[in-house]
Amino acid sequence: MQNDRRLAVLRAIVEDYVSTEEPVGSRALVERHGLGVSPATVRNDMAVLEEEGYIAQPHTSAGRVPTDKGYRLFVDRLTTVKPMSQAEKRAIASFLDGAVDLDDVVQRSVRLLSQLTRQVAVVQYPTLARSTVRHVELVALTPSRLLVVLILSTGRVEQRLLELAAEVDEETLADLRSRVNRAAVGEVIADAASGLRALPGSLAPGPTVGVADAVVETLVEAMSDNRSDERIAVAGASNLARYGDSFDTSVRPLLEALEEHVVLLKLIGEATSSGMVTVRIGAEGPYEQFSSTSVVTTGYGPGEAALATLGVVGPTRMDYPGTMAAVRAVARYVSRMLDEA
Amino acid sequence: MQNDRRLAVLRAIVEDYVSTEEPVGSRALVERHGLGVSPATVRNDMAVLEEEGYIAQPHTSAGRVPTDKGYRLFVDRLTTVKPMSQAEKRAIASFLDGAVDLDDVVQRSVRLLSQLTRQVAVVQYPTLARSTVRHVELVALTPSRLLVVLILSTGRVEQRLLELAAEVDEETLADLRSRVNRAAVGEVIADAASGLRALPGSLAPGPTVGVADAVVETLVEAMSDNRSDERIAVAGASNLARYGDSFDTSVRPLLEALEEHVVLLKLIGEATSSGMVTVRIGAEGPYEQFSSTSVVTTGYGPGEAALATLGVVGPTRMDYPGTMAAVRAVARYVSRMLDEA
DNA sequence: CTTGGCACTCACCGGACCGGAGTGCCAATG
DNA sequence: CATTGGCACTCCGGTCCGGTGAGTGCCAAG
Repeated sequence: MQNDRRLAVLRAIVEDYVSTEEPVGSRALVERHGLGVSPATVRNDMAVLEEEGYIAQPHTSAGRVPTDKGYRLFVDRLTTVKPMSQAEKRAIASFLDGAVDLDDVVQRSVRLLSQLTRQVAVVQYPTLARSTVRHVELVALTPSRLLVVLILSTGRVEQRLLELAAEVDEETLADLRSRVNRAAVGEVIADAASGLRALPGSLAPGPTVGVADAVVETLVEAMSDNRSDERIAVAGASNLARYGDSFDTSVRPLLEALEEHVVLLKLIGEATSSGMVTVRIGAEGPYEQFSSTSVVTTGYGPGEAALATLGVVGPTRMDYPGTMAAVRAVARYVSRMLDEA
Repeated sequence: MQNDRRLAVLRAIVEDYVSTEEPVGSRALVERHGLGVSPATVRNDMAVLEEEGYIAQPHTSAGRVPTDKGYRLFVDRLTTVKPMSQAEKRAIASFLDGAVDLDDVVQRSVRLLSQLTRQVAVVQYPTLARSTVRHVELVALTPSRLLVVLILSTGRVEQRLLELAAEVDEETLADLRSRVNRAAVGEVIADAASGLRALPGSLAPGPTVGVADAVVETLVEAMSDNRSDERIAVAGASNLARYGDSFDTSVRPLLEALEEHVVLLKLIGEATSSGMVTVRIGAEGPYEQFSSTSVVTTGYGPGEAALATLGVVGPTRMDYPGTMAAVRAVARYVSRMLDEA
């Protein structure tokens, strides 16, 4: 009973603070929300909530502000996910529909997400790790120079130039090409790599083995090349300008961190499970620069496997239900697009 | 005489204001710089300079601040380019040396430039327009599916999948491949395109013409695909945080413009000539958002042709000699790298 | 043309003051 | 025993001085 009302008070405080950005007092609380009790009662509840660490006051005789712990409780127990409206869904779909390739999908998603949430959006490019091999092509530019092309299910294309020690004729090359494709196509790249490694050993001894060795090595290297893993797109940095207060002290390091993709990747990468939206609030993570921000992320990718992560970074004082809904919706649409493609 | 001194006064005002960021008065001026005259004399000069529009005072009885016109004169006539120090040159070289491909060169350059100038750096990816064709490869994935690969002198690789109406055998393909390469390799892409268009007509009539037509069309389309023209890299946005004053009114629109690559491209693209460093000061350009910033740019590219543009965006109150030197130095090193590659 | 002197103008800083919002506590009440 | 009205208290934020100092413009003299 009392407990229920206390939670209601906490929820009201969070909602009010998020929308007004000002510490919220007992009077305003009972007026704006329909709690049928007097300000004094609310004050008592607030005293308890403060003692338990869910809210705090910036200074004596000011209203209350939610703490990280308060937001955490709000997100975990008080949030009811509000589905996107039909119009919003259509907007998302039409915004993403025009995409022509993988890069374009990522670019559009990140812009869309930043506009929907009015915050900084981050989208990680699909990881190689979970993608499958669609096709391998070997082209002899000259008898001793090979162009090795690796096409993946995500639409990514990796290519390598390979100098051979010996010359190779078109026939052995065709044979090798079909063997390689048989070993790799359709496999997740981890499996494809091990399958390929076994291939040279299965050949009849001879000069071809050396060529196969080189090709396999190149392919495996291209597969495990994680430069492309680490690519991310960021948009909406200008929304940081709405951090009216504490500008140089708080926005500056954030901007730096956003350009420093390495940190950002770690931050984003922590959310592993697909489907679930995860929320990291304030100082819950180890990253100094993000101690006054929250990060809302989810995995995405075709099928139920999460190829990569996407999400938004914003002030702890953010509209969690709305943001979570937007992140989830965009992730779903992008996943669907990757599925079809 | 008087005129000479007046220019010296202007230069001193610019230099002082750039380093202190505060309106500079007559007393401070004679002390800090070795002008051998009294404050009163300087005041007279300042009165003239103000009348002519080179300086202004924020409010009565405050020091003077250079106007856009003042900076313009400073840049055009008072600036002595200070060459980079030996150590700086080494730093630039070693920073860029590790680059593995075109993307990497651009990424490294933009970071380097933002660090050298402590401002926002912008680097445009090399335009296709001026690059030459290095190699064209045609691969028959199946008898009726062709992979068309276009390799350009800048290192960029474009590839297209082509579905043929009819099947094509390896022999005609080899013939077509060599004809295409003979027509295109070594040419600037504009010339290559026209050369290629003439090719199908020169063939003996037959089914091959259709294939040649399709291949040529694909290649020309890939060459004129200007999506890659429009790519740019930006770094150092966090340096905007040092715009201490007028934050929400001035930084916000700037951040938005930086993400809006289209505007940025136009801004940057105005500098066409290679070798020369061009400076656009304050409201000299048509872009509202950049009316309180200056843009220092120069073209770069292998040889003397300017493939693309690179530069920095910063407050009108910036260290012009230093910035111009840095921009020029980076452009030279990048050009040299593209030359070698 | 330069220079020293002088009156004048403001922006800036610190202190005093006040109104208002909000709290904590207490006694009364159903 | 939870709830409520009342009341004294705190403290932030805005406003209104007055003093200070940097800087200017002007003028008369060298």
